[in-house]
Amino acid sequence: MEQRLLQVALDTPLHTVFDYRWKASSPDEPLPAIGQLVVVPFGRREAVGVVVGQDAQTDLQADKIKDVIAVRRQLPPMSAHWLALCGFAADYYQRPLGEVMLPGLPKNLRALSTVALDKALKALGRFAPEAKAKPKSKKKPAPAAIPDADSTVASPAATPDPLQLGAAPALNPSQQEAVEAIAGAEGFAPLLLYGVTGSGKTEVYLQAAAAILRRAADQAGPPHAGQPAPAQILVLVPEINLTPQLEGNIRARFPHLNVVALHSGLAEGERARNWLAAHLGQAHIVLGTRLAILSSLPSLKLIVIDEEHDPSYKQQEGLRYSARDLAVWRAHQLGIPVVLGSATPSLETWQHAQAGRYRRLELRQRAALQAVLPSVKVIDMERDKPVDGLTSTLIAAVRKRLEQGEQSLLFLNRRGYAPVLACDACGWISNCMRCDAFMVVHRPERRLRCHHCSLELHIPRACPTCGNVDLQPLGRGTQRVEEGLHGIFPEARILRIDADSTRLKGSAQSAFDSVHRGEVDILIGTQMVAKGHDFKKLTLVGVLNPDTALFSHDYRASERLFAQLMQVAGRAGRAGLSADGSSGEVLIQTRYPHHPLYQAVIRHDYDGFAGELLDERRQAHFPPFMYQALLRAEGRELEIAMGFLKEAATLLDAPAITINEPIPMTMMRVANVERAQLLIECPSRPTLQAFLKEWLALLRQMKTRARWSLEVDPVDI
DNA sequence: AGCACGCCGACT
DNA sequence: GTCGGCGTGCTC
Repeated sequence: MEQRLLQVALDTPLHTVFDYRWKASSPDEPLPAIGQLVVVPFGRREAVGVVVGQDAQTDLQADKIKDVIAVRRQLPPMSAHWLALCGFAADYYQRPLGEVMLPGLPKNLRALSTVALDKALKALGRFAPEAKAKPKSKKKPAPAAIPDADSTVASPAATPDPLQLGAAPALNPSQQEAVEAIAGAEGFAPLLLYGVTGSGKTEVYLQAAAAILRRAADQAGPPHAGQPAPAQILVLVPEINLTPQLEGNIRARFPHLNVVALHSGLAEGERARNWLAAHLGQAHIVLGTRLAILSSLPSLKLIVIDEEHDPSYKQQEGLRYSARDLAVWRAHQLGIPVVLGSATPSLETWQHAQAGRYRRLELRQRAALQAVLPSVKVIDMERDKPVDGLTSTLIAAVRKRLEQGEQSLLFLNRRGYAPVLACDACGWISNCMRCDAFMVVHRPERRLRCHHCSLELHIPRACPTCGNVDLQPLGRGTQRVEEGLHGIFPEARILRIDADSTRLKGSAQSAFDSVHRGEVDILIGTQMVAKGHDFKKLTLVGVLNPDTALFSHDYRASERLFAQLMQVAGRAGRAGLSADGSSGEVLIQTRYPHHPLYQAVIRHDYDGFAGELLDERRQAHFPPFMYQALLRAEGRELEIAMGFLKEAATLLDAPAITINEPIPMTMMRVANVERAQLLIECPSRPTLQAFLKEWLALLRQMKTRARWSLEVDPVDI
């Protein structure tokens, strides 16, 4: 009976793959394919892994090697492209292969029981073949990269439009040009779709997708039942909240296509079904958040990354990947187009476009009839002193919208009631006892909450140090502004949307729905409301307190603030002119009305602002003109972390690599752990990669009490 | 990372 | 006498 050694990737932090012995249970049973999921014993437990090699060689003693327990034959193996993608990500981010491959799979696929998996397969019209299926040929196991069963595309043979993509709305000339550039691209083609908010980027994505699907269907010949999708399109959005609106639009436009969502908000059953629909090639369009970039898409022909500049594309824990960068790699590997859409592209992408590596497609006008860009003005808070956080100019503007029956959005990127509670008498302030941070006042819950470690306390009745009962909340968050608004506009319907008001599952969606239905006059929210939503009756946007970001030590803060302001401004006047014939209006309350950043926002001048930032970055040797990696360390005492980093800094030096001084982190203490970090820089990405590989091998041999991790291309330094 | 083993302090 | 603290060591 045949017996072979398989290399299996498992979800462990160990930087290796593991050898297992596979024995055929019958002379007919084929060797598990590379990419197949298997169940193996691991230590004292069992785990699901991915077969990544079939070598007969091993350095291990035979008695150390255990047997494969089961092979998930009901599942086609992962494709060579997917394996290559994971291999690249593991190498690039310096993580073990299994840690890239397995956490991205739905839990139901990693479970030791196949009940949920078989149920999901059955729901998709595939039956678990384990017991009954006979291999078609003794010699040749099916390659199974392309699945063979699919019920969703079944349609009468040889209609002129097999996918029934239907009629498309008319495009303006620049949209048309963009669609043709995307759909007509040959081979790998990175395209920046640079379009102001409301310029109809989504319509460009949809029509380009339709053109690519239609062409693939034509090439595939007359469709027949049991045929997989002729092409698959992956559309990434930054936030889960944005998927329902876009999913609705796509389904309405393409009722005959199989459209599935992939994000962390799905229930496990649905997640497994949707993931499998993608993996089996049944789904035509996969709409997802960053995690969808690691999904299996055997017929992928186009990737769209909407709002490509959005920081949410960077995973901030575990494997710290950039979904945008992996998307570009995937497109390159497959030789397909990738569309990066934004009104305020990241400087990385903008620089690629300037250098001609990415093709720039531009949409200058808003798409809706009569809709023009909103007029942006600053309100000088030194002259117009705010009461309850609102200047008289902004209050008057909100009142006007109320009278006109239109909606206003007030944007304040600070949740809670007040960022700190203070005692006037003795100077006590509400510091978190576990972190170097203030505890934020949350009035509705009557609690103090640390936004870093989630510690919660009751609001003290009196000062813990001097007993003074008159404690003052300082500053204001969305809850306090909401309270003030009720006082100023008692008759208005006011809704707050932030992470606190939308904790319950589905509550964010119902809040957005009620805004869409016109049941809200004044909306107050954090960046959750700034992104993507198309509120037809919203004509005024007020920005309450953006100044803090102007003087941040983070060199990316101004890039982010500019993008955020442009994005929230873009919520105003999307559907057309206001009742009084004016365009959408944006009012920014600031103490620095002449600051170049606000002046650029007023002119809607991304090009000019980005050009200046790029010049600064070039001179300062910052990204995108420099590549970085960050070694973080933490320990019970700061010296443990710092000692580790100091030693790490001396382990290896290499030409063109700059190893900076280890520094304690700004938020040094979080949840009673002290942190420090060390920045590595290099103008060449391959040189940095080579250095990191060698350096990490040395770091892993170090004996240290510090917990540490490395981040490649860090965004928060 | 899990998950064990292992050797010292305060509880039913 | 045991529960449990987290140090150390292993996973094919």
